[in-house]
Amino acid sequence: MNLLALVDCDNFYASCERLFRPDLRKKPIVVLSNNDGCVIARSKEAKAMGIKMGVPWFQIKKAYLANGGQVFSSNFALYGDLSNRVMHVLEGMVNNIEVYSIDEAFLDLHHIQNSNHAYEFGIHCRNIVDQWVGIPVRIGIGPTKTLAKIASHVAKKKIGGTGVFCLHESLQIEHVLKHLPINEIWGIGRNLSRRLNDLSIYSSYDLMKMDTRLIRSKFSVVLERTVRELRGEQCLAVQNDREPKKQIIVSRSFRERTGDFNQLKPLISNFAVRAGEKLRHEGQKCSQVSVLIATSPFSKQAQYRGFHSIQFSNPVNDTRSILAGANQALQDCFRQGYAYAKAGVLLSQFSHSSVMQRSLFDDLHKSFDQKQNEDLMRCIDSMNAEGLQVYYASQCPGQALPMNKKMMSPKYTTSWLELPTAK
DNA sequence: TCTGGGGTCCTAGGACCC
DNA sequence: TCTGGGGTCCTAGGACCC
Repeated sequence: MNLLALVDCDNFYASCERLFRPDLRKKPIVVLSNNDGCVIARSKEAKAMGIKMGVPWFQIKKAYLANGGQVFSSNFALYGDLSNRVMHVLEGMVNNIEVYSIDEAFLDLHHIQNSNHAYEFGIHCRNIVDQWVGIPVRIGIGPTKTLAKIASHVAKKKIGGTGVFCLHESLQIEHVLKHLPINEIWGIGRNLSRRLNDLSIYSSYDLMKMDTRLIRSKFSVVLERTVRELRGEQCLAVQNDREPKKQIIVSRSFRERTGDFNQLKPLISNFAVRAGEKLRHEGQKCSQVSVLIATSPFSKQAQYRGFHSIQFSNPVNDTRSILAGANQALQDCFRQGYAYAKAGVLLSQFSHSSVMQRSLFDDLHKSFDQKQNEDLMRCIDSMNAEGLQVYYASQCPGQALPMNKKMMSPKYTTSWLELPTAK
C-alpha cells in the first residue's frame, strides 16, 4: 500500500506566538489580520471560548480581553521563518515532500509499507519537530491526500490522542466517513455542500458511494477526483517541485476609507513596486498588470468594484513599466464618489525572464537599454533588501496610509534588534 | 468607527481558424 | 424563410484552499 502523510501545525500562528512566550501556555491566544481587522488564528483555549474564525476583532474585543484572552497583530516575518524551520526538518526525514501551505506539508511514505511502521514514523516526526523547532504538529496518514487530510482531522478531534492517526483499513475508513459531514472534506466548500445536500448527500460516506460519472456530469472533474480519493484511489500526487507562480497579487484593505484619487495613486504605486520585486524574485516577467479597487462589502453606502488590465507589448519585469501600467489601469477603473476600502495590483501572463520576445517594431539598440535596466532593478532590489530604502517618485513615501498593527510581537528570529534576550 | 491576503484550478463562452 | 462541423486558444468568473 502506498501511504502518505499530512503534517499540519497546530493552530500555527498562535503556536508561533506562544513559542517565545511560554508564560502564555494554556492561555487563549488570537492573531489578527492586517489592520487588526479580524481573527485569523486561535489557540485551542480561544476556540473553547467560542471565538470563531474570521470574526471582526471589534465585536469580541471587550469580552475576550475581560476573560483574560491574549491578542497579537499578525507577524508574518516570524511565522514565515518558523514555517521554514518546520519544513526544513521534515525535508530531512523523507525523500519527497510537498510544502502545501505555510503550516502544512504532504510527505510521501512509499518507503514504508506497513501501516504500523507508518504510525510510528508519524510519532517520531512529531517528536522531532517539537524538539528541534518547538511547534506542535498533527499528522494524518492515509492512502490518498484527501484521506490523509481526514486522518489529521480525526487526530485533532481525538481527546488525549497522540496527535497521529493512520486511516487505511476499509472498514475503518467507512466508519470515519459515515460520521464526517461533507463540508469537512478537503475541496468541498459552502457552495458544493449546499448543492450536494440538495441531492440528499450529507455524509462523506454518501459521497464516496456516488457514481463518478454522475458526479462528473453534474459537478466537475475536481469533485470526481475527490470521490475517487475517498475510495483510496490516488488522484493527487505529492508534488515535490514547486510550480512557478502564475500570478502575483499585492493588495490591502485600508484603515480609513478614501474616495480621493490622489490618495489611491501612491497606494497603487506602492503595491506595484512590491509586486515588481516579487516578480523579479520569481525570475519571471509579466505581460499584464491589473488594478482592482473596491468599496467595503459591509458598508451601507454605494458599492463599486473596479478592475482594469493593461497589456504590455513585451513581457516586462521593470518596476517603471509596471508602475506606468498600474497608474493607467487605476485611471481607467477609478470612479468618483465612492468610499474605497481596498485596492490591489495583480501581475499575470508570466514568461521566464530569460526569454525575450521582441516586437517587430523594436529599436535594435534597445538591447543595451535592456541590460542597463536589469542592472538598475537588481541594484535597487539589493539596496532595499539591505534596508536602504529607495523609492520611486509616485510612491510618495510618507503619504501612504499607515497600517494598524498595534499588538505585534517582536521579530524574534529575523531581526538582530529584536532577538529574545535572557531576563 | 472598526470585517485579511494570496493563491490555484476548472469551465463556459467568445473569437478565430479551416 | 432557410445558414455546418470541428477544432484551438484565451479570458472572466466561480469554486476552492490556507
